Amino acid sequence: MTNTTITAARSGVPRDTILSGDCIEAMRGLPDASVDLVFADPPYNLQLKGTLHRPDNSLVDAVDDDWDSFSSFRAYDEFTSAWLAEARRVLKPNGALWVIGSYHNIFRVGAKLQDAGFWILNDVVWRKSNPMPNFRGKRLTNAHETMIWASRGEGSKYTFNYEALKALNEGTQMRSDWVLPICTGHERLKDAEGQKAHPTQKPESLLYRVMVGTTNAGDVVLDPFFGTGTTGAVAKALGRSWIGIEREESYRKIAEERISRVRRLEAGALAVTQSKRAAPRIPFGQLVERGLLRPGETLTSMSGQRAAKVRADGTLVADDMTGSIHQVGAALEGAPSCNGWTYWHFRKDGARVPIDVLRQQIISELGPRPN
Amino acid sequence: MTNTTITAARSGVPRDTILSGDCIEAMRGLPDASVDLVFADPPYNLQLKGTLHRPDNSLVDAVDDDWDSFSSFRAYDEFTSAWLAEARRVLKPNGALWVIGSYHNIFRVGAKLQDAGFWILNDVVWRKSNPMPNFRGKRLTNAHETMIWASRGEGSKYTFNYEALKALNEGTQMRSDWVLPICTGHERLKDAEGQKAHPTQKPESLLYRVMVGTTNAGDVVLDPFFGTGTTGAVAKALGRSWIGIEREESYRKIAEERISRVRRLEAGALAVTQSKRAAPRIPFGQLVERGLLRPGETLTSMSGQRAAKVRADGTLVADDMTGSIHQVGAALEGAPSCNGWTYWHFRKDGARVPIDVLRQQIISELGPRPN
DNA sequence: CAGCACCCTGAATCATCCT
DNA sequence: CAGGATGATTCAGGGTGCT
Repeated sequence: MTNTTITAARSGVPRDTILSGDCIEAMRGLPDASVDLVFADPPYNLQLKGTLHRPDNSLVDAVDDDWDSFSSFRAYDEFTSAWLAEARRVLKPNGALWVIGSYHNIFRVGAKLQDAGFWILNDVVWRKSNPMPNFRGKRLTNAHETMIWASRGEGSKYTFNYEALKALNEGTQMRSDWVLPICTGHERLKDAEGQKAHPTQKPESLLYRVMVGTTNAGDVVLDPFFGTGTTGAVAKALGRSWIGIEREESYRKIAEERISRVRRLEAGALAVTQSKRAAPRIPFGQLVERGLLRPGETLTSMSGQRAAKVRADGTLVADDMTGSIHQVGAALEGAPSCNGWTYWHFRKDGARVPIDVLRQQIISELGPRPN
Repeated sequence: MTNTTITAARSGVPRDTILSGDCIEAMRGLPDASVDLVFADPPYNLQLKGTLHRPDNSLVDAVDDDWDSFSSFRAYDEFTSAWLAEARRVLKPNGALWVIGSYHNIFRVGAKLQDAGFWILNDVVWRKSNPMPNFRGKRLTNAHETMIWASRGEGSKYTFNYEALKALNEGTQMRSDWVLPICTGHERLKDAEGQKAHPTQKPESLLYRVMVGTTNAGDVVLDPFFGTGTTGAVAKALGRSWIGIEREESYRKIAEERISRVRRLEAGALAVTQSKRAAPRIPFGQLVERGLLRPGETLTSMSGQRAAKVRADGTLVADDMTGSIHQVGAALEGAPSCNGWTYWHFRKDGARVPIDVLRQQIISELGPRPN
């Protein structure tokens, strides 16, 4: 234990402190049924092989730390079951668990936590507004991570602050997909050399939403993979008690220093600062996918003089050129640019109608809150 | 098999038909390595009476078991492993699998498909633009489902139409989160009583994106949980072959009728933006042979800072090194690699132009290639 | 100080063909 | 089958520094 350990005599559980060492062993030192929430960001077991360069030839700084390396799926599963069992033991009967992961590990973790008796309440998708692209064009941009929210057992009376989350979401029910930026800028902790202090630091906004939604003030939150202490920082700000477990001394030091700088937020200051909503971008291809226009259908220009055919991937063909609705429109007109939405028309009930009305239709179906 | 069965004698795999019966047994009747893509929407209700089979094809008597989570999860896992094993057997070496599910089952399915040797390429979130709200306010609105895209094995050369998906998304990389509406309105099939014909009918837009992105025209797509045939309908429209397996006769009838009404899109509309990788290779030396560049001519780097001279054999000389356009570019930049086609420029009418335009000129002179 | 151009970076299972 | 050569490939956002 670190020198900041303060043990609450009444419950027997340490509070607001970082325990050092392996997470399973450290949890063994905690009493049964002493924690309200576990937030866990376990190693993802990424299984990366070679190196990866960006198209500009710069090197991608990959997660190659020893703590993320497991010899096999079986070894990872055993590790997962072990820490989940301890987490479940230290949870109060009405406690709950959050775990975050990617496709590399989250399916295994989800299955194991079901096996352990946890009861899944939701899976929540963290949709990153600014993910790293796929540089080689071999897969989809991996633009999200998955969190699982589960109560200790099927009958648990878990905490869910429905109204608080609804307020955070501007008055409508909070959904299972959360759009939040990754952790960058001043929030991203740096080491003495100015490099990122931890390879996988999570944004505070994510933990903020978790704790506002599924804990009460005064609750004890345990993070068995504490890292640089995002969980502790947000817990302190929100008036929750926290316990962190971290093996690496360098991370513990950074986390302690970080949390010591945090001040508790006033109750009224909470429900603010959510990401601003941008107008939804509707790609033309979506009109084709959704059957509003058919591949092979002919579009005509505003004047009616030009024509193009829609292809299956949402590009247009006219004469010998193909491209987006904007590119083909601009080329046909010899213009530097062209707003294809208003330029191109389709036939509807005998009339020629700009394709923009179809876009407006989709936007209106999305409702007032596209986020 | 249904009366519409048409067996392609050459390949031994039936095409464009619905097979009746249990999906595992029906797949056993298909030859090895005969299918390009499996799209599966398996049941996730753990209390399926009589649908669960062990790998030895014996029935799992799950309903008589006590309903502790362990026994039912295990039964579901055995069922999952059994159909995944058959799906993997019938897939071609470079084939791929899509599975869709919710938090009730997707973690178990994901873990089992990794265990079976499938290699996850992406998990994709179908974010519903119009989900059902959570009426009791006890959880988050369950606003998404999860799909897993996996190749048959780690080394598989899976199909990914990067450029087509990028075009569908109007020029930026397709991400792993797809916003699409649920299946409603005219698309939603009704039975004789006007009730929805199938409880979990998927939108065609979802299958459209899957097939445009990860199959080619002419591919064989197998759906072992065919239901009312969304996979078949989209496959037919997009010029893919399809095989459905469905045990319920009522669903089979609806699906057959539905698919018979679908018309295949014309070939020109099916065309999709091609990647550069599909273009023929032109050796740099050909530019010299054809007189598009002269031996002795000077090329300059993108920035204009570096220069090299063309030699008669299509190599470059700069400083004291010679080599290909790529090798010399990489060496001069100290980069791990370099695309010489876009790096090197020549003078044309006073302007600096990348040598890639000369290659494009040759490619276009070659005319359209037979596919 | 505003505006702009440029640089840097993020949990990444990121190539294929020919000899 | 190993090894070498070719050549395809990125988005959003924050920081920095210049005009």
